[in-house]
Amino acid sequence: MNTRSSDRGASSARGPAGVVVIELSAAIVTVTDESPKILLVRPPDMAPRAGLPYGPFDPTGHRTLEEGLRTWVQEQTDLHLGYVEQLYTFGDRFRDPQERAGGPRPVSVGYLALVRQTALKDAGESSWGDWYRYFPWEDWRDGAPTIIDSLIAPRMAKWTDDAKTKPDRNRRRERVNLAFAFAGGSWDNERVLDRYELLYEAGLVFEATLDARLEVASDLTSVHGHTGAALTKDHRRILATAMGRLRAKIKYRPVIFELMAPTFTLFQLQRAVEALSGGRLHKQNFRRLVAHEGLVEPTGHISSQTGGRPAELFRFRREVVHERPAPGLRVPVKVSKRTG
Amino acid sequence: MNTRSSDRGASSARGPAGVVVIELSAAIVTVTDESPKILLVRPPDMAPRAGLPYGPFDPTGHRTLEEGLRTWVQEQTDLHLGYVEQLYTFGDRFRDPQERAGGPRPVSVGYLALVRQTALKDAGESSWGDWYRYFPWEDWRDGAPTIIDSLIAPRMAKWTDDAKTKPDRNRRRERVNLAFAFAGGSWDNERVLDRYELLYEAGLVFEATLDARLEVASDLTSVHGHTGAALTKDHRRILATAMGRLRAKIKYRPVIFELMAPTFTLFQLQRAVEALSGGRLHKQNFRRLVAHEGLVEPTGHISSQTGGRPAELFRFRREVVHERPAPGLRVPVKVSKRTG
DNA sequence: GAAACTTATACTTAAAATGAGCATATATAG
DNA sequence: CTATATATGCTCATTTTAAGTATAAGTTTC
Repeated sequence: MNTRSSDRGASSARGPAGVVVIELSAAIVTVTDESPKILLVRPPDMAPRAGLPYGPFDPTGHRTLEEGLRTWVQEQTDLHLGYVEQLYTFGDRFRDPQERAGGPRPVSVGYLALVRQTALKDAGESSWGDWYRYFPWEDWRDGAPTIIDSLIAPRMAKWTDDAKTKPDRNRRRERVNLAFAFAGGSWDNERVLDRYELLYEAGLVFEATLDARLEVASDLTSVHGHTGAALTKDHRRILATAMGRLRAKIKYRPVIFELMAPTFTLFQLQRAVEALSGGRLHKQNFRRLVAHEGLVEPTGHISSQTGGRPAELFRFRREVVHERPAPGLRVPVKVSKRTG
Repeated sequence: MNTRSSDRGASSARGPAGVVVIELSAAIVTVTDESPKILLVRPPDMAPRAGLPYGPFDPTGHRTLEEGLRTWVQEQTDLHLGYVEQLYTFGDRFRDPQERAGGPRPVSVGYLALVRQTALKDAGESSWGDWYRYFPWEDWRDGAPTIIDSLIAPRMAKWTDDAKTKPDRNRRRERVNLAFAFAGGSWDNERVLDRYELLYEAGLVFEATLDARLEVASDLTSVHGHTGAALTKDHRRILATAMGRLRAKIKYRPVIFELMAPTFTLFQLQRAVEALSGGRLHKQNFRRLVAHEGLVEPTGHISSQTGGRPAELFRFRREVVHERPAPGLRVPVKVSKRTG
């Protein structure tokens, strides 16, 4: 106890210690009318799967972590980032298969960045993809995704039963029920990471087959075609973190406007929120909410691109951040009850 | 553009890269009836100031970052951590003076940990201190802290004026007004980090004098005795992050119960929330809220330690996490208006 | 042991926010 | 003109919230 100077392996408490390489990765999000998109870079050379833009942190060249990230993104995608927010730092052993092959221990700092759709241009090696391609079970806009009842529920039930001890089984059941709202609970659209991690641990997503710690049963490889597209390294995990964070954040900070054009109709705004949240909103109440929170102000101009009655164009009211402590779209996301 | 293989200094995009040492630091929080406390370790040997428990991440010994942290804390403080949550990863250049002296570039991953007051025991080199000792301007339980009007307001106004360009001045004014609620806004008790960073940039906290990038005017050193106690390295910044995160989190997750004894009176619960939030709550409404959210259930037992009418003892209802999406104490923290 | 004080808890009331929907306006497509 | 799409104003019942009043049941003081 209190052996501050004790040695553990190669490192002593505050002396020289193990050395690692830090990767900076960015989930860069934009949104077109109906679809939230993330920027992916083509697999370089050997790598089989696409991934997020990333690069190593350079302690001599980069003044801050965030500056390092901005530099890499600019170099790799020719994109200048506006809003950037740090998400999480991952450092689990053996989630990157290259590590087993003698590679260095990767520690990756994930970031969320938001850019307007005007910035949307597929530069050479990068392209935009709908984020639900990687998380099909997260899109509840047209009701409960069928994959949940048809595939996820039974497989997760089996995984729960497979636990060796009874307390272990109970823990698994608890986690599964909470994350997927199986036991009568309600779907929490922010628990994106919880759900991905469960699917990973149960071997239901492709990346799990590369994890040295997991034994993925061979009959599970057939499901990987249905549980979304895989990304390189732990990039799908970072993306899950980004989705959860963004879904939470739009409720109490006006970040949604980082994704909108300078002027927009209220319905466009609603569609953007729905795209990110993965659920539907009550139209009349949404506009009342937006107006009442003072988040937008009318421009006086009219859009006739609506396909129906023309809509008034609004702009973001920047002053709102001074008026209320947590200005955001505290939207009650309607998520139609799962069938069954 | 798209020069993925371009060299920047010593590192190329995905080749060998700069190497850093990762520090794992923990803000370990507990709460006694009226005071939120954090665990500090005595300055070891040369270091002049106390700091949080920390140690380097060992990529060969530690399976995950969090496991590394738990190991170091256990070794240094003999404390077993329950609830642990990652906060943020800091990597700014020159915030640690040792770096100028040729030391390695520090990257520190900060954590928040919660322990019950029963775990409260001063082990040899570690001790518990009220967190408002380091942030006197954050405690609004007895009204607005006088230091805000007497010292912070005028000094921050001066700092704002000192900006060289007009847009810079505007940016500073905006940040200051938002963080300290000067321009009629309301005090947001979660913006702890924003406020600390502003005081730091303005040279009003001691740590700023050690920053190679800042020129702290000599007349400012006299204020450092009033702007809270300093900690080593960037540990006060990590603590600020922890405070802000915890104040936010009690509103939508039942983390407060990580700090309570197994049974407690509703007033004890209220005092704990007030201690963390730095404001007062309406007693009758608080108990209605807690009951209505289903966060607690009566035990049937009575506490006679109240000093008045005996109170019923309650316990945390764990089932609540299954019943509602974001169970927490969505408390409206009363923060008496600043005088003037 | 009565008065003063402390804390606990039940209940009231007005205002505000919320959830769901009806009704009407103004476009386009055919 | 009709059908259909979106836009927008408004109602209404319900719930939530903020801020009390009122009363209960102990301890402390003298």
